[in-house]
Amino acid sequence: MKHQLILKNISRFITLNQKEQDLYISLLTEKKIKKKDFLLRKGEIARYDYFISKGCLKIYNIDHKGSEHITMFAVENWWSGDMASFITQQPATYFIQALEDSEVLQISKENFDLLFEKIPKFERFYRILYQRSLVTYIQRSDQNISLSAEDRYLNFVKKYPSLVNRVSQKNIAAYIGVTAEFLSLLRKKIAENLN
Amino acid sequence: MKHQLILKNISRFITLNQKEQDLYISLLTEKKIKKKDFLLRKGEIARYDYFISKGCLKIYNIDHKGSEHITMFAVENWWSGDMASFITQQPATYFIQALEDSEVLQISKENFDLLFEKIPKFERFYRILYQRSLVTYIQRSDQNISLSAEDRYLNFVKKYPSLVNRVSQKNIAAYIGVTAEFLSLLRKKIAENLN
DNA sequence: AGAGAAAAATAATGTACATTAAGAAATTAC
DNA sequence: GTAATTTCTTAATGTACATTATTTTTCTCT
Repeated sequence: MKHQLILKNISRFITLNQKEQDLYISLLTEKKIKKKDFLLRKGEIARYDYFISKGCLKIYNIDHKGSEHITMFAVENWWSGDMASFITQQPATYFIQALEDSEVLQISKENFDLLFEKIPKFERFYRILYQRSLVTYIQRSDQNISLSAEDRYLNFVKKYPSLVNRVSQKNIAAYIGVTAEFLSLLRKKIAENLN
Repeated sequence: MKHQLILKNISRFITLNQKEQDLYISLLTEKKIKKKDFLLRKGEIARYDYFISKGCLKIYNIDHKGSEHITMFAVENWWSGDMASFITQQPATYFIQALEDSEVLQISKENFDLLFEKIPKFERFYRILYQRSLVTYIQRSDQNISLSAEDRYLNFVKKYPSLVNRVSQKNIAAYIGVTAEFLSLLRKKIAENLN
């Protein structure tokens, strides 16, 4: 079944009966996206929030100097979107781009609002989902300020081992907040110290 | 009335009738705390989540080198706590300390869980509160990685003008992620450039 | 009000990282 | 399947910030 993964994801926090499941699924649309294509570009209004069924995407912004900073990598079973733009319907500050051919389930802002009316249980689902995301972002925000680039890289490897060989070093560098050149140097140093 | 502020805060997102208001208030306890005292120390279990009725506190951690990093300043009408520890009931990674004599309303973990059972509307309140916090933390996390210390300071001044003269430069430095010495230098440079 | 403590300013030196540039290796595309 | 593009490596030089130390200013306490 096509919606197995998303329903299982939701069942972590709330229980839906068959009718609720059907209603929920009717609010979603599927979308396939080719590697390098964009789900969203800076300046556009984020009309959708996404659940990744397959593939890998990055959500990033470009600073005033033209450097790319990756906020998160989104893989199967993750939620993603430009939350600020989606909620406020103001222009996005982020790009969302596929790193592999990917498949997502998207919910429009209208249907998102409708969802809470029709199935109030989803307030609870998102309350818990956001609570957990907050813990992650608070930690990451602290780490970005208190750890050296080397420690941020080692943390990344420890926390997301499967991503290390799935996304390019250039992208990992943009995630941990260093240049690709410096990350290359760090990796050499780390490899040498292991001998 | 003592609970005016918190009720008004909650009414931003949900409407409570008199009975619900009374029930909610019965789940809270008041606490006064002197300047420099702690609501929570690293290693303790966070038994409470806090609403600040009066005063100013900081939530911070100490890194492996002994440096202090401030996650947030909490003033009147703000919510605060070590969310990870409060939710999971595992040892806290943060300290919460009063920067002024302060008054808080606290809710215990047991009452927090009870709240959602008794008044499910609170799922919605926290869903929206967390959603908004997430937007803030995602932005801050990006800024910590992409902006220079000078820009982070200028952003702080712009975003929290009332805090600039309320908390010490040492604390502002610990919030934006630089040493007090370097912030002092930045301020001098900024002041010179204004002439 | 005056002593002691903490915060802030200034300055010298050190280091983690950026920038620039060039070549080698890997991927992509026709 | 080879050219073109992108990624990765290496190295030289530059800069934003840390560290340490000293002095001055402000705050705290009795």
